[in-house]
Order: sequence, then structure tokens, then C-alpha cells
Amino acid sequence: MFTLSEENYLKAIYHLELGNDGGVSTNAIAEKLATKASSVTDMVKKLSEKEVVLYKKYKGVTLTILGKTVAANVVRKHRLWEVFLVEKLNFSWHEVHEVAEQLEHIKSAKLINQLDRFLGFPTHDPHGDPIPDKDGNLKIVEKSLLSTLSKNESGICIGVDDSSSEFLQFLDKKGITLGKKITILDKEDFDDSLSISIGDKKLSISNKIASNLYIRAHTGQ
Amino acid sequence: MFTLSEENYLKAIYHLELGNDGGVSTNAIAEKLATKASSVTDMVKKLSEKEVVLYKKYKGVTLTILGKTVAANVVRKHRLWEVFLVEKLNFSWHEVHEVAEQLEHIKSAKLINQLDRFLGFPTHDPHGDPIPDKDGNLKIVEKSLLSTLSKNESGICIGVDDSSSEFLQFLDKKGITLGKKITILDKEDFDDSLSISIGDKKLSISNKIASNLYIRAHTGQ
DNA sequence: ATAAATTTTTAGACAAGTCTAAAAATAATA
DNA sequence: TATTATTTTTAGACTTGTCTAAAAATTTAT
Repeated sequence: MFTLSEENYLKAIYHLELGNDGGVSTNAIAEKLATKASSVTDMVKKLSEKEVVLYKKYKGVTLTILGKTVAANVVRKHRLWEVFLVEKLNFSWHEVHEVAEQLEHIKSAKLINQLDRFLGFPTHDPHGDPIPDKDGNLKIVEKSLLSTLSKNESGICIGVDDSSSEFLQFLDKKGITLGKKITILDKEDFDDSLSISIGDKKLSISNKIASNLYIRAHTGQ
Repeated sequence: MFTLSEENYLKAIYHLELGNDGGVSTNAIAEKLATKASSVTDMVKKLSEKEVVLYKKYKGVTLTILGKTVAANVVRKHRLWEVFLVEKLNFSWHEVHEVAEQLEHIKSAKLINQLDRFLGFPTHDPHGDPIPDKDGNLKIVEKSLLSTLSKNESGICIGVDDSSSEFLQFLDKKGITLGKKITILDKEDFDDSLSISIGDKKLSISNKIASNLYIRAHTGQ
């Protein structure tokens, strides 16, 4: 069994490994968890003894198979709870993270299995991130940034890159939500801003926004 | 804000105060929390400084108004989560406690308010215990032990006294659940066992069982 | 390739919460 | 009311997870 703190370290390493393949540095973990490098070293030694990470002094850490499974399970719980909060309790995008950070540590296999069933076995959380299955595997969906589409192309909004509270609130305000079809009406050359249609509305968004929105290819009409 | 441990102490004192009115003893708290008297003394001093309990050396403790509010709120969360687990996730009586012990410590006012609404503002948990409202007040329902009813009297099953896992599983097996109407068909003098009807079934139960089941007066037909 | 900058680790300290063992206070009993 | 017995508190120690400051290793740059 793992403590709350151990689970948070495993989760951080898990997320960092998805970005950079290869070992994860002490400093990177420290920054992600808003703690000090010395604390990371201490914890990493403990995790190494528990055989959830591989660790060589000064060489960074890697999750073992066991470690990856534990971490993916925490992520699974986090994202399932986010779905619950949004779909059943009317939370909005930007409100779920803080609460899910707590709920992800509740220990009960039955709880999470039943929650999964209750929610209809969702595959993605409200931010569009995939929910690992019971074995920790992710279903990969081909996705592109909205900014890479050309004029008259369209796709379904499936997630965000920057999931900061400000950005999510901005999207809420503009009516940009998951599952909506977005079509590029026009691209301005001088600042790369876009005219798009979403639902029955038309609006103009900056390139910065378009570079933070993930789109899945739109099949069928 | 209170730590998990502080919340557990406050909850224990809250439950103990409902039984014995007057101060709660150090040993009673230690027994309830399966810890040592010396640990209780330490914690009680801290709670006293935080002004949630009144404490005089060797004289036991009492919750302050603030302490009672905090404790009742933890109990409220515990019982709302129990309702959720039973009604939405198909847990049975005896499985909910352990998980609710964890969920009761999640901190989010919005979460618990929305959960309350989602569940339809329940007034009692699956064991028949009342759920404190937002201000920590309990709705008191007149209740009697099944063993105190006379022949041909009837009432609605609203709770248990002994909520041990074994007892709850026994009730499940016999089909005795909350909200069911129970009528006393006969009482045996020599061992005080009862013949009862519940739903459309008839069964015989010992006095020990009847002394652990709470009944509310049955109004209407 | 050697010096400087950065990263990582070690060493020692601290707070929270717990424990054991012994001392102090209270309660029970003869 | 003395004298046990019980309860409660104190004192000191331990664990987990964290921190600061300094030392060691690694990387970067000259």
C-alpha cells in the first residue's frame, strides 16, 4: 500500500515520463510537486526500495512496471472522479481539479469499479484526457492542434493542452466545450488568428488559443 | 482548517457526547479511536488551543459550539457518502463504512452541497441514522426498538442499534431492509422470540435481533 | 581540459502524530 | 481516612515527510 505522498510522487513521475522519454530528473519532480530537490531525493530512495522506481544516484528515475501500474491507477481515479463531478454534480471544467486531487487517493477497488460503471465506462475526462483502464493502459486517439487545420477543415474538440483555470474559464465563456464541432472559416495571415464556427455561433480566436485546443478528425457529418 | 486526525478526534468526541452527557473521558476517546490515552491527551491539548474543545486536566473534554459544528459536518459528509454508495453504486449496508471513513475527509463545500442535491436531500443514512444539516442540526425522529412493540402492532424499519458487519449481513440475508413495514404476529413468552411479517414474508427472529432494530410508528395504512 | 555553473545528494533539524514507561492525580475500598 | 486501584498526564523517543545549508557530482563553457 502507498501513502498519499508516495502516490503523488508516482503520479508526477508518470506525467513527466510521458513528456520526456528516458529518466526523470530530481529537479523536474521537485518543480512539479512544488517541493525541494532534497525532499525528492529522500522520497525517491524510499520508492526505489519499494521497487516502484529505478534509481541511480545523479541519474534520475524511471517507473518500474509496478510503479507505472500504481501511477496509472491514481490517474484513472482522478479522471473518473472528474467525470463524476462534471456530469453528475454540475461542476465546471476549472473547478474539478482541486477536488479530484483529493478523491484520487481514496482506497477501494469496489468504489472505483462501481463508479466507472455508474458513469458508463467513460474513456476520456472532461478535459479530453484519456482515462487509463484497470490495467493502466491508455486508448490513444489521433489528435491535432486546432492551429494546424486549414481553411474549411473541421474537427471535434476533444481536449486542451494548457489546462489552467483561466484558460478553461475563457473557453466556458466563449462556449467552447468538449464534443463540439469546430470549422475553420478563415485564417488571417498577419497574426494567424482564426475565424471559426462552433455550434451555430461564429467567433474569432487568436493563434494562442488555437494552439491550446486539441481536435479529433471529424468522421461522418 | 483541521487535519484528518483532528477531524477523527472531533467526530469521536461528538459521538461519545451523544451517549453520556457531561464531559468525555480520555480513556473513552482512546478506546473509540483504538489509540493510547497519552496520544489523546496530546491531541486534546491541541484541540483546546484551537478552541474546538473545552479541556481541564483530569476532567475530560467537551466540544465547543465551533467543535460541534465541525464534528457534525464530518458526520454529515460520512452519512451523505453512505447514501451515495448504497443508492448509486450498489454497495450494501455493511460495505459502506470503511469507504465513507475516507470520503468524509474530502474538503469541498461545493462537493458536499451538490452531492446532497444529487441524492435528493436525504435525511437519513442507510443505517437509519439522521444526517445533520448544514448547520449541524439533527432531525429527531421518535423511534422504538422492535422488541418493545406488542402483538399486532407494526412500524417501519428505520435503523439498527448494533451496526456491525455481521449483523447487517444477517439482516440482508433475512430480507430486512430500511423502509419496510414490520408487524408483530406473535411473541413467545419463554424466550421472547418474535414471529413477524415483513413485506409478504413471515419469519421468526430472536429477542436479540429485535433489540437491535429501530422502528418508527406507522402512520397511514 | 580546466574552471565555473548547475544539479543532486548528504547531514542535521523540525513538526505532526504516535508510542512506552514512569509520575501524578483522582476514584474506590477497606 | 488511609490505602489500593484506576485514570490521566508527563517525559522522552520514534516515524514520516519536509526543510536549509553545505558538500559532492555532473554538466557547461571558456
